[in-house]
Amino acid sequence: MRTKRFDPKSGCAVEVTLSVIGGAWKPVILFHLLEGKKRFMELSRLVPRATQRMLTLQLRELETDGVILRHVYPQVPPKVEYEISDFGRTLAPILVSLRDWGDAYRETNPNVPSEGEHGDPWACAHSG
Amino acid sequence: MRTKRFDPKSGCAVEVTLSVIGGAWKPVILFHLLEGKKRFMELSRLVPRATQRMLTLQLRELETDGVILRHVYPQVPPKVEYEISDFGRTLAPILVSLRDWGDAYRETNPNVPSEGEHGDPWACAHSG
DNA sequence: ATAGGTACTATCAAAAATGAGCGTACAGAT
DNA sequence: ATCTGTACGCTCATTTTTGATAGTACCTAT
Repeated sequence: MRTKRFDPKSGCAVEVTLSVIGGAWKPVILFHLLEGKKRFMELSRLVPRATQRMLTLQLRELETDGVILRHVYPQVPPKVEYEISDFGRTLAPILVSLRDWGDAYRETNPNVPSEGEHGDPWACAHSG
Repeated sequence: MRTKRFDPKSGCAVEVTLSVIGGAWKPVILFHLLEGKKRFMELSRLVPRATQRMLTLQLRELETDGVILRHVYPQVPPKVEYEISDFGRTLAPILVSLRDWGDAYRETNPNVPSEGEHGDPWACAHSG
């Protein structure tokens, strides 16, 4: 019983990719994971404007899509680490070009809000 | 009164780009327009599974985002041509890499529907 | 007089995505 | 004994997006 993510309207390959990275928080998550493994609470603090529910959902989808790995340590209190997979790393150049284009777009289009307008300077990723 | 497209949750630059190309039919439209100007009905026939309403909406958004140009000929019956702008052309490499990644993803993930499953072989774009 | 083509608009409805807030098990610290 | 922290799951509500359907103005062809 697949969600709509896998019933792309146009049947277009671009949509397949977008169904993988197109979630509201997925790009942010992925950029953070590109820097290294993170625990759940760690991500939650890095992306404070995402509810934990959303974080969970997006991480689950990223996991079933094979772009991240989930390591569960059988401890109490629980410990779960998220890591980007090798396959997930192939998304890196795409994410970067999407980010760069978005930046360029903001320069030409002044009415597009910039990062940090919601008080979250770590919203996505930096150019450096 | 901006739609949500410009209130990206994470404030992330990637989301800005996705708000421009992320519509259900925008990638398909853009691939077709990369091949040349098209009239409205022409597009409607090229993307038959999109309702005309959707086509109109998506074209309007693409226009206000500056990635396509709309030429209205003061005739009756009306004639309107859509053309990709120079700025819109800067999206081409991104669209191509999104498509290629989606194709690769489909190879590794067999339960992802392929193009043409809805009887629309021209759904998005071809590799050649 | 009727029908067909063009590029839409308008209205209503459904589906999909996201948000808010609470609950949970258990260990360690106080 | 109480409190805090972890990594969620569950339910309800709202926002956002998409679809279905019908209608419009005007010209040409039949």
